[in-house]
Amino acid sequence: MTDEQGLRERKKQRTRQALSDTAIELFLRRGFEKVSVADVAAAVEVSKPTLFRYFPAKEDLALHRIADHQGEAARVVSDRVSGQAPLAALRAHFHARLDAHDPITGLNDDARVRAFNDMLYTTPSLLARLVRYSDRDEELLAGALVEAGDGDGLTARLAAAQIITVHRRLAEENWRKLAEGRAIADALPEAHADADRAYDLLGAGLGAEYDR
Amino acid sequence: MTDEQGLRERKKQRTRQALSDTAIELFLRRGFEKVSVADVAAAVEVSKPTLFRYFPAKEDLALHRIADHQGEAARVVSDRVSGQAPLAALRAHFHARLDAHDPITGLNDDARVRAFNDMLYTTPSLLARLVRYSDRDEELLAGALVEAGDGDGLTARLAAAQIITVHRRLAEENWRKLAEGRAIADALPEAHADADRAYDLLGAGLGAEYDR
DNA sequence: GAATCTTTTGTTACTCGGTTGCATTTTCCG
DNA sequence: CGGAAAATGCAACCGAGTAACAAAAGATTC
Repeated sequence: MTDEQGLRERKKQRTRQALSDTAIELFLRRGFEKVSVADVAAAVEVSKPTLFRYFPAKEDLALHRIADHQGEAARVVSDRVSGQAPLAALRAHFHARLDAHDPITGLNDDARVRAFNDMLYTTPSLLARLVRYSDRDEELLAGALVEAGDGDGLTARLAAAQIITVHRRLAEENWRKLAEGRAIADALPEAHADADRAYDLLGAGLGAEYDR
Repeated sequence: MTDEQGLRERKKQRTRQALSDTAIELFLRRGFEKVSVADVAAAVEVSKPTLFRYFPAKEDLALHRIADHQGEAARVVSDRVSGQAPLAALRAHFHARLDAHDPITGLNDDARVRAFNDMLYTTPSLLARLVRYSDRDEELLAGALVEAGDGDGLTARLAAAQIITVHRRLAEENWRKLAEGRAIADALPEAHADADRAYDLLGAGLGAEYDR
């Protein structure tokens, strides 16, 4: 029943976890750029090449938690109840994540989460890496949309691109609200409204505003 | 009448040009990652710190031409004839750039341009830098849309994000067509159709496909 | 449980992008 | 011409990431 995978595998997972945890700990305390990978490696008592065998780049030490959300949008579309439109499922899901104060929505006032988001949105190299994760997400979502039936490949890819982009923008928008010092109780209703606005635009187009 | 700015300024501009030109030359010949900045500096007979005084990062040596297009979308919106909708102006502009085989559309079969695009779309760090240029573009476009009157700030930012994203996707789509070996005469009509499809989606929304 | 095979690790040394401090040269300007 | 200001070169440095090879540790077989 337990997923016993042998001592070796267990150790590897523990090392991986320790590296990521320690790294984030240090990053939050001293800032991403003020911590060298050598520092992280030393703190975990591991050599530098070993660290890079676990994480391909310094940025991934900070982002691999986010990587766990990989393909979430695609999953929402694939797993939606039959009869529901993809966009409706995504909209509902986003609202739910908002209510759950999911960090990926940018709207979470836990001190550590906020510090993490601040770091994320103010460190160019982290943002760049985040975009690359988003690209993969977009690809997966496009696949799920094609699977969903309507539209050709191009339409699906365009739609996926727009959707993922809007998610990123909404998260950034929410983070900005908090960064401006607003309380989460104050910002949450607005965040819901923003999300609805965004999904209205996605669904009905920019036409009403910019095409006539 | 001439923009005589003194010997100093002229020399600086020439050095800058020489650096960019030589760098692109070398990048196209041997590949971006196989050329070190030291190589470029040596070829131009300039020291490494001097090179970095002209270009903040290696990627900018390759991309600063593209940077000249900075704010193009915003300009199209600002300069549109009165009475024309922003989205209509952007659509028309994109079609025009397509017909002009503008490299930024991805649809250009000149050997050097193709080589450059191949490099651009297959080198992660270049793509990452391109995204950062796009961010600036997006910001400017959002400003222009606010200026254009309709819609609040959030709507403008969302719209700008979607538009810039779609442009990137279309360019990538076009590049892919050529990369698959298709002739430009063959791909051009399809590119126009793709652009119309994309702008239809932007204007009328994903609704018809994914929201009901 | 020893012998062996395989995977993981550490060490050392390296490449490359980018920066710093300082002395030197070059342009500008009175 | 002479000196202030700007641009350059030099040398040394930092940090991310990699290569080579030897050492260690887990897995496997008898």
